[in-house]
Amino acid sequence: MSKSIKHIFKETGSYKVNGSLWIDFGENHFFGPGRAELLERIDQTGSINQAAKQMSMSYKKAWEMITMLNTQARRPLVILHVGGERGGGSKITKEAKELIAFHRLLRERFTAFLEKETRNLEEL
Amino acid sequence: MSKSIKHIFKETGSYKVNGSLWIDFGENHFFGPGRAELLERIDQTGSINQAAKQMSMSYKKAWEMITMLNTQARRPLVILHVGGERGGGSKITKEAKELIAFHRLLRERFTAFLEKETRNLEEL
DNA sequence: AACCGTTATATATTGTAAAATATAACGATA
DNA sequence: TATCGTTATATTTTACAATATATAACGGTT
Repeated sequence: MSKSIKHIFKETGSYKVNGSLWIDFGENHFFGPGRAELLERIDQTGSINQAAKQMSMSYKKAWEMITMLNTQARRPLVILHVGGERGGGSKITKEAKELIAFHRLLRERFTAFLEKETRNLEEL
Repeated sequence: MSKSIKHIFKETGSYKVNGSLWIDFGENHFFGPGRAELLERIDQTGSINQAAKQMSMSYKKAWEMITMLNTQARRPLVILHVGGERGGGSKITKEAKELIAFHRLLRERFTAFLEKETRNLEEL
């Protein structure tokens, strides 16, 4: 039987339940919002470089994230091309798109959870 | 219609949905696992100092957390005593205990959410 | 073979959060 | 009034992650 904790708060509506969510592989980060956005931007631009710039992220960091992703997944999520026309570029795989779609639904469920718990803060 | 993403993973059972959860007050952190544990240890020891030592946390950081808590809550969650017998000490209020209890139940629901989503990673 | 924009990688620099250190104030007790 | 362990607070130092910088390799195109 949990009671209301409204009386602990200063003003009603100012408090909210918040959180972050990701997928671990063993002890390491595997996938989360940052990597999802990076994959999406690589998909749009065809370039790790441009994707990183859009996110105000250093190329090095983006490259490391991609390397980790490709290492931790069964098969590569990003195919990297060095040299060639336009200097090269990168493409995300079908698996990457599936993972992004799954992740989007997971986030929606998480958002719903947070909203429900925020409502629960001031009720009961 | 979400399909399984099992085929993206290297080994089954190695991936899990993980996350962190807290309560915001406006733009600022208000309450989370760290502050909950700190309050509990202050309750047990009667001292911010000892509680901080138990958590391998600097006294300064613990004191700042307590100050934020007391500022952000309607009424103080910790009563601080300077000087006197045993040099002083601190006690948590009834409201603090209520908040700890509420937080415990919130964590349990969050843990259940994470476990459900982890199961969902490899099914469907 | 020169060019281009990309990927690949090492090294150096910086920014900032955490920790360490130091010191004072406090007030009941003896 | 001396003691004690706590709270209170400023300053210094350290650690480390993030960033910046630099350079090379690559391979289609022209």
